[in-house]
Amino acid sequence: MRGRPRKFNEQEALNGAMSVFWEKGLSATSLDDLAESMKMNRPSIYNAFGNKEDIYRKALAYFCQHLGQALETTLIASKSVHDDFNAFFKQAIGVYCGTEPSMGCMAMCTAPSEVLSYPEIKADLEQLIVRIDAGFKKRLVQAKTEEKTLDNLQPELAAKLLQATLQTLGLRARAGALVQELKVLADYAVKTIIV
Amino acid sequence: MRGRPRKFNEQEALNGAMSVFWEKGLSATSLDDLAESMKMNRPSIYNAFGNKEDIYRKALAYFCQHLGQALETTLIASKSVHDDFNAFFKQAIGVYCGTEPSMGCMAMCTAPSEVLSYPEIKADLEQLIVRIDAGFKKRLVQAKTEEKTLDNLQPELAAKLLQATLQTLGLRARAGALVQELKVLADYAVKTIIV
DNA sequence: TAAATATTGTGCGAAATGGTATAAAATGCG
DNA sequence: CGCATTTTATACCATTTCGCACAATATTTA
Repeated sequence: MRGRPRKFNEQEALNGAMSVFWEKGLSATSLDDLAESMKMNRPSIYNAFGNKEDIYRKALAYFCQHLGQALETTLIASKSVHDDFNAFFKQAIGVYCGTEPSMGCMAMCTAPSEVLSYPEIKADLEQLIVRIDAGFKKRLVQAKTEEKTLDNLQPELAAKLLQATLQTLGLRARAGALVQELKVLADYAVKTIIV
Repeated sequence: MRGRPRKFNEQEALNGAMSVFWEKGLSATSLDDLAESMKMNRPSIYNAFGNKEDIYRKALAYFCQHLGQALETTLIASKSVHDDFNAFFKQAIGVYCGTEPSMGCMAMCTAPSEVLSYPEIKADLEQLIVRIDAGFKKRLVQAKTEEKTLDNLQPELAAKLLQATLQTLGLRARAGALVQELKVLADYAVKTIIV
């Protein structure tokens, strides 16, 4: 392709955008914040990624990639549902508490406040929730066939409860909860919900 | 007290502030938005309630009053823990889905995104979480002494799981979930967590 | 009635914001 | 080489934003 070569790396730029948005949310993030964090100047950003809402949605999708991978790997890793969900939550806690201070879940902590002003972000959030429900349910259904002791388990509803667990981990981390507290909570959730 | 009498009603003004903040969050709400919704002009607002952050915190506290009342009434209303929590969640769903479109929980949907920029809001959110945990735990402890069948229940952790339920109701409502779906989820949560 | 006090409301101003026009720069292709 | 093309980077613009100064207004107290 001809033309002046791009100076930025798309992954790194998205990563930078994700960082600011994760910290400040959409509304509180200025284009100057983005320019600094993405190491690009404003016109280049606009040219490559669109307006602020577009960038946010792309950064959010980038954030959700990790989740998708975890659903397809960590959650299927072992023979035991309990072990798999424990590993999954442990991994999530690592992400949520991976900075100082902890920033929790980008999706559940920053998207909801914007949802009423940005219909597309609302759709993104709704799809994300549906996707997690579906991923969890799938693993639970599989468990019901393999492990015979889960007779009273309702995969559809239990999956939603497990997502509630994931969400509370994300919220509580951002509010300042300690890693240890979250791990104990996640363990108890798995033990209580998957029976 | 002498001087020109206030034209506004403090409750109504706070109610107006709560409405906009609930819809848009702190950062996306302008002082003009507030002026319109509180039916006051900007200097009067500033004089009576302080700056935008102050107003938000007061509106949030106002929102949380309802919760406090519910913790002290609805959650203690009957002899059955299950009935009380079911009633509590039903009431919460009513609040979360009481507008068109649903706005979910003001605290859990709008505060988290601001928390890293406003330490005092972070403290408010943390206190709120602690308060709900404590209120739920108290009811569970009481149930353990009254109803002899809850031997394996760990009140501290179960309370956190019930708050996770409350939080997911608030988030899912805002993302567009239907009332019926949320009620079914809440029922299943109570049934699964309090055993 | 007059002074003191508290609130209202118009309107200002400095700063920040989202977005873009425009020209320079860097590459590939003929 | 020279042209087409794409990206960069400076600079700018219109708008919005927060916060406040200031004068007008309404009430209580002396």
